Amino acid sequence: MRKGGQTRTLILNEAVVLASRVGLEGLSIGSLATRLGMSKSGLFAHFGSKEDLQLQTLKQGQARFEETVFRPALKEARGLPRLRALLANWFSWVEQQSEVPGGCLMLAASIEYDDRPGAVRDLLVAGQRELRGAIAKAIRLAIDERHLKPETDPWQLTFELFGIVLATHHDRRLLGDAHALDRARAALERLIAAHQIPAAA
Amino acid sequence: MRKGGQTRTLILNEAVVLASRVGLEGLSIGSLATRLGMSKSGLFAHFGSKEDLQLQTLKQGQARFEETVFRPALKEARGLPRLRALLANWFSWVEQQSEVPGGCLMLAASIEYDDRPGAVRDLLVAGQRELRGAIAKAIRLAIDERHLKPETDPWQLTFELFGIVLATHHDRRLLGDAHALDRARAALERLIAAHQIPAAA
DNA sequence: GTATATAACGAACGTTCGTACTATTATGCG
DNA sequence: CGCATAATAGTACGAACGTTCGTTATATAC
Repeated sequence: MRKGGQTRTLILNEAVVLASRVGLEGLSIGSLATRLGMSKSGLFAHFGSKEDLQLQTLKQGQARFEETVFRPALKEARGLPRLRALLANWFSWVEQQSEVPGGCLMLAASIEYDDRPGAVRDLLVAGQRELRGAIAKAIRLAIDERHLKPETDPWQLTFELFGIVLATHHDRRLLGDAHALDRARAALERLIAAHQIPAAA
Repeated sequence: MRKGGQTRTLILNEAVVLASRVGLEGLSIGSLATRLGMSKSGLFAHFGSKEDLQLQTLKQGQARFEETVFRPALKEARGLPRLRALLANWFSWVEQQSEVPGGCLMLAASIEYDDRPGAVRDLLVAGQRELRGAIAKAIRLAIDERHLKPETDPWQLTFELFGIVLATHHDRRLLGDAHALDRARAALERLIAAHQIPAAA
């Protein structure tokens, strides 16, 4: 019972790594088992089906994102500091995912499943909606704190911030552009400056 | 001789559609053949290998992008009009690719191959570099025409424009957000306004 | 109109896929 | 320690994968 749980976690950790490289669909039970030094059937027994394995793997990836990017940002003061921390953590996440092979699992899966209906896609969409909502909320708090102009549209700003992250991930990974992060930070600063209330108070 | 060429084109057109949905790696010769009502071996004979099929398919996709987004924009006056046309066509492309299943083949492949070395990746990177270069060039022309401020960084602006497109594609496809295009246009206008030289001349 | 080159076919190769069922080993509790 | 149960291994399956083969049908060229 306890042993099973811990190897299950071991499997899922490796599954996240592998799926980042070959996609959730390309993730095969056989190669995952080989990589872990266990039998295909032994591994399979932990999950009833491939779809379940995909779901659990995605959940694991989402949880790690949450821990790395989100939870730490909540310690910062609400408003602009928290929003900045969020983006900084997010940039770190992209950078970290760029060093390891495969990139961000959620971004890869978003493209892979963007028109493959099913439980995986549903989970993906739910996670994405949660993320967007959280960012928009942070923006709204920054407006309340009078850090950002009241006419700021939280969803529009969220959209533009997300675009910066996507472009960074893309440039960093496909093009191997080492300056992508600098570009991202510059874009972020310009974006914040455009919506910020001047410091005169 | 001539017959071979035209069925080859037929195959590639279908391959672009199919690969957009399942990825270039997920594209299987068997299902492609079935879909075209021909035999696996007959289809395979047109390409020496699966990798060749993937390459030709990607080239076909790139060519179509070029025709749809790029060439028409060259008719516009150099400077801001041409840059605007470029982005407008690009938005149309994303919108068009969002209605058809699968989305943009190049974006999907970018994620799929971002760390799978090989000829496919090389072709992808080359296409991406060409695209970036062309956008940056259009921006540079807009600076020369005194439509944009001389301190504008063409590569930085290209990066941010690309981010808008990526976010649009993402929101449109994964989230099915019908307002993504409005958000994109708003972001574009804000971005241009920030770099534009006031119309007073 | 016939010869020849090209295009398409059907079958089979060996491998890998996900899944099912059974047997064996390891673990945890009384 | 012994036993129940959980965890892993083993084996087999049908299907699909990319690829190769030899053959047939079709289109081009003389």
